[in-house]
Amino acid sequence: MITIARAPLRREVRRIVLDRILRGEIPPGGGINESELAIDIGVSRTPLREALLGLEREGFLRSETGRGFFAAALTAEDAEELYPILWTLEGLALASSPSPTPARKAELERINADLARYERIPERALDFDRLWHDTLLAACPKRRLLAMTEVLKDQARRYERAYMADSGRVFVSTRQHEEILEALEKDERERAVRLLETNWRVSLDFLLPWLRKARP
Amino acid sequence: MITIARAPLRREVRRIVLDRILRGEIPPGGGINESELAIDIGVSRTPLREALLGLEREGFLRSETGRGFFAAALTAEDAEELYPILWTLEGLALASSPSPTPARKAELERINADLARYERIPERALDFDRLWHDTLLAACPKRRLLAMTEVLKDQARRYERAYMADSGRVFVSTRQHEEILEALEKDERERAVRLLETNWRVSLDFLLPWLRKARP
DNA sequence: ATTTTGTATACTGTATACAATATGGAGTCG
DNA sequence: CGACTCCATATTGTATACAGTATACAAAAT
Repeated sequence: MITIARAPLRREVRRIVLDRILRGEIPPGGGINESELAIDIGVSRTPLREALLGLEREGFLRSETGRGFFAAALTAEDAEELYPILWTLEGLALASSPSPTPARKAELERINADLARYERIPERALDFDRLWHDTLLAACPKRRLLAMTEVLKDQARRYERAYMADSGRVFVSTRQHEEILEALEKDERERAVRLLETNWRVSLDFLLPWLRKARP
Repeated sequence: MITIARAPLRREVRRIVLDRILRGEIPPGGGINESELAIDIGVSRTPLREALLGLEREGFLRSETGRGFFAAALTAEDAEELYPILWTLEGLALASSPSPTPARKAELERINADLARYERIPERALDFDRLWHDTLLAACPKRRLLAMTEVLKDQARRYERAYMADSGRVFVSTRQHEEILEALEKDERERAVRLLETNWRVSLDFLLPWLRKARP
């Protein structure tokens, strides 16, 4: 017997709204009109609100009683929290993962090559960077941990997208990815974890001065 | 002008439902009847569902489309994920905290004394243990990190409560708390973080054999 | 006796309705 | 001209209504 998994609307609605947040269509600090957005998406306010509350718990949105939902602001203080949590948990996930198979290594190299190729196109580069990190942990058996890191990576992505859009600069980490793979190849798990941390830390070091300057 | 912060119902409802989950009134695996529970609490299904969805995202509940919400099961696999995440993030929070003031140290010692006094009464002991950990991080400026650790501590508490209720045993960590404080007093932050990890690891080591035996 | 099928009921997921508060603008006063 | 008050409107938070699916039970068939 096959099980047909019906999906609740809130899941698809969440995807759509998160996508708009990540793309900056709903800009940091921007408010959300529930009725309008519900009509736009084509559902009622009920599943929309369910999705919005989920995104609030995940940190993409804020809400004030009676005033509704806003996209969370991008601040230096928040980034200084977010990134260490992210590299710590991704490090934990990497430490809990089996050594990558040859097939996985090849996949990671291929993605990294794509990343190098598209490093001029910010949105594309972010896609491949994200894909590389997800693939690195694809064999990690800890589902809950993976879910947490994925949410955090989406949040980091929002910062990086905004930075790139605003400054026109792109920071690319193909070299760091190579080093992480090399460390894993030599079974130097600890070093790989440290390099992964460095990878994120470099991004944060770009972001912080920008965040401190841009927002008074 | 003062701002009076109205609270949405979902917040209070969440508190009530979480309390029932933590106390085991809604047992692991136990299903939730929305209409019934809504009437019982005295609100409509709307804010109740908002609270339930939040508790699902936090990991206390599961849901299946069309079948509603269940309290998450307690499993060895889940505990093996939960505890490392918890000690890692609490360690990060401790590392980000200023050294405890004399007043704070006194407070921690007082709580630890209460813990020792009530170590025979599981529910009470868990309350004080939780309070001690929260107080340890009370000065940590990273709000988001604190919010995450608090959710995780509530989940650990559900495991520990179930263990104590089932086995009649209580594992008490007053001595470990003292050691952590001593390390902090000597400004040995790293050692304090390691001891904090050990503290949680001891609990996990009690839980795992029990979880593996109890659930086939 | 046990399995299968049909049907009534219960419950979830979503839409809509309603009440209360926040927002914005016109008019008024300083 | 700017600040303030009052009112109309918009929008949120909550309750209720509705549709469709899952569950439980009874009757029929093997």
